[in-house]
Amino acid sequence: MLTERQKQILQIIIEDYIATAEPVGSRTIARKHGLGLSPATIRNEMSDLELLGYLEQPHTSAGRVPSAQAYRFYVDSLVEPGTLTDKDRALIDGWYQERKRDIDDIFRSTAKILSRMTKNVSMVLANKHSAANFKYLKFLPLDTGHAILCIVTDDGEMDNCVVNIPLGMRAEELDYLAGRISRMLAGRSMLAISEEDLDRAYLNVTKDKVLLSPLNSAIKKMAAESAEQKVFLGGAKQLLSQPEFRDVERVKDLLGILEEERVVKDLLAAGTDSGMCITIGSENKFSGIKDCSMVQATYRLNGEIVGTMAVLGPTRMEYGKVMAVMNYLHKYLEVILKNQD
Amino acid sequence: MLTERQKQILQIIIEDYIATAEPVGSRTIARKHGLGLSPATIRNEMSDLELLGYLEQPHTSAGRVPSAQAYRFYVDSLVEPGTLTDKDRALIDGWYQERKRDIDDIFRSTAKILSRMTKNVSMVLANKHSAANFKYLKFLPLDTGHAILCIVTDDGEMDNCVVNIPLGMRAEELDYLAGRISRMLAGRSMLAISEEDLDRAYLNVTKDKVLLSPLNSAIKKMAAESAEQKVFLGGAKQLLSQPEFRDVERVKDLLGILEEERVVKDLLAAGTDSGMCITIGSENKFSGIKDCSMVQATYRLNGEIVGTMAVLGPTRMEYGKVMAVMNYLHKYLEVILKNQD
DNA sequence: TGTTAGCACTCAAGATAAAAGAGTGCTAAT
DNA sequence: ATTAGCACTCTTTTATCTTGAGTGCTAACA
Repeated sequence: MLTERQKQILQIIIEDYIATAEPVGSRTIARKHGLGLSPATIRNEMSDLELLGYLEQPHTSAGRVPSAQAYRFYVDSLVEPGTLTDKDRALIDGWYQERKRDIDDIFRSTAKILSRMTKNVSMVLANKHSAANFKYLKFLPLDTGHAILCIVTDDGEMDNCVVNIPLGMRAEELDYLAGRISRMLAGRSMLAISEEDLDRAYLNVTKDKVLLSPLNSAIKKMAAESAEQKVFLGGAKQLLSQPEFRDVERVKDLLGILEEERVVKDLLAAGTDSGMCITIGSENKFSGIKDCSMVQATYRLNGEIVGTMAVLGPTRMEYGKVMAVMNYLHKYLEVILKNQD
Repeated sequence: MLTERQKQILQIIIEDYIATAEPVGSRTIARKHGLGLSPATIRNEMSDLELLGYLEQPHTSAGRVPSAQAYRFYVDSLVEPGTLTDKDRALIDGWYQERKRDIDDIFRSTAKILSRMTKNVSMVLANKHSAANFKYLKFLPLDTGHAILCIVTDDGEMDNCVVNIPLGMRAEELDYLAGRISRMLAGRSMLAISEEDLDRAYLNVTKDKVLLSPLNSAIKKMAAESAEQKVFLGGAKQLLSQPEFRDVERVKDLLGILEEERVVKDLLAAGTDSGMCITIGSENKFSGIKDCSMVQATYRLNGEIVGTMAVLGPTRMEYGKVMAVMNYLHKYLEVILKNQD
């Protein structure tokens, strides 16, 4: 267990290092912060803290650097979320207004804001209406031989695709077919409509199998699409200003991860429990970001998870600031999403 | 005018520099390529070429490096498009198969392939069905107070959005309204439907203005969406392997451009004339890429431009290879897009 | 017993100098 | 016109020295 003074010193070291990216020496601590202790005393404490695993020395004659363990302790016990200045808020509000046409724009803006405010990479994952239920389907005639199949879900979303219509089938027949099938599938979760269900519903209405297969694949495609997640990224550029990414090799590792959408989804899927979730250094899943930290928050609408946002950067991250920004965006998103609906 | 031998030497220098990224010396040329000339002779020629503006010397005792002018000459007169190996083709085919669900996936794949094959940044711009004509609109009932407005265009695409329905309006009325308006607007280009057109069509049917405004904004939104261009990027990672991007500052400039979708669109919009278009160094529009080259090709469907693909990298680019890859992808895309339709 | 001053020690980073290496330009010979 | 030879230039590399920040330890002090 750390003494109060050790905690104080540890906090000073961490925050100084976060601010400067330079190893922190006993002198600096004594000078900058009015602890009323001499460098020698502080040195002793630092020595203890190193023994306890909270500090590391790049080499004998350098100051100390916080270990992953230190950051973990910091985010768990030391850091307070911080609060945004009015200027920051105004900035965020402005960016959100800038371009706001549809829901995608909002996520895009969120990613952009997140990266700009935190000077790190941001990732925003949007779950597309995952729990939608089938409401009805309808055919919109296009020309002889083609129609647009529309499937409407009870949350007011819809998907569509073009299907081939057997020659000679009339609009009324299609309407009849659509109506009957709709009634049989109504209320079912899109994800839960199996091939057999559809077969049964279809064959119940007509013995003519000709439309069954395209209908089936259309529903499958739509179900898949509705389960689809979209990823928005931002701020790879900001990252390059961070001293830890002066070395191109490290940037490469990171970009390698960010460019694989699959990997990003995987990364964000991990921490979808509630609240804010911080993973530090080797706690991370992928080796390319073993010396990075990630702060992640999920946002919900009516209790249901609609997405996740995260900031990824060096372990030397302004955790307080990041959390503050995320909190703010979080509230923002909830309001916007609620109104959108 | 350059002599045949000067051209030969210039070509050797350019291709050697493209391959090695090191200034090329007279020795190297004499040794590697059986020109039957001594280094001294080659030196004289190089001296002339420098005077003519084709070569540059980083410093007195270094070899020579091609100038922008040299690259220009190279792509205009010297380079032959090159041809892909069977292995490359197999690779490309494989990547295209990998994930091919909808048209977006195909563009995404194209960007990915382009960047992987050329080890440079790739950009793919997809114009969304720009010349679509209005076919009809239809309301799909949702619940009391809401319906989904569907607008179908004659190329079989459709868009939809939710609109508020005045309380008490019945489905039959909506159908009637939709039918009448549809007939009046049918065949019009989506982009050309002005507010007044809609007003006129609408007021012709009913004096009750209550649905006019949402209808209007819906059509506007859809028209805007259908004119929208999508950008797909790939391969920022590859770029970091290039020696010219060892320096993080240069990467920053480039990423700054790539992260602004607006800028990318602007960049790609410039060269939408036919065929392959190469811009070298300071020929480029934005200062962030003044020492980069861009190879760009537009692809068409039935004579109409559906998009553009481009490769962006250091001026020291494998132009021949890039052109070969693009040619291949170009053909690929045309076939796929034709079948998609 | 906790704190502090003093001092020797360590190690990275910066500065300076010398050596190596690659390539050129010029001249004179072929 | 071509080429061999050679002096010259300038970067790159290597080695050596110096500087400075910071530690760890010991002994004195409250």
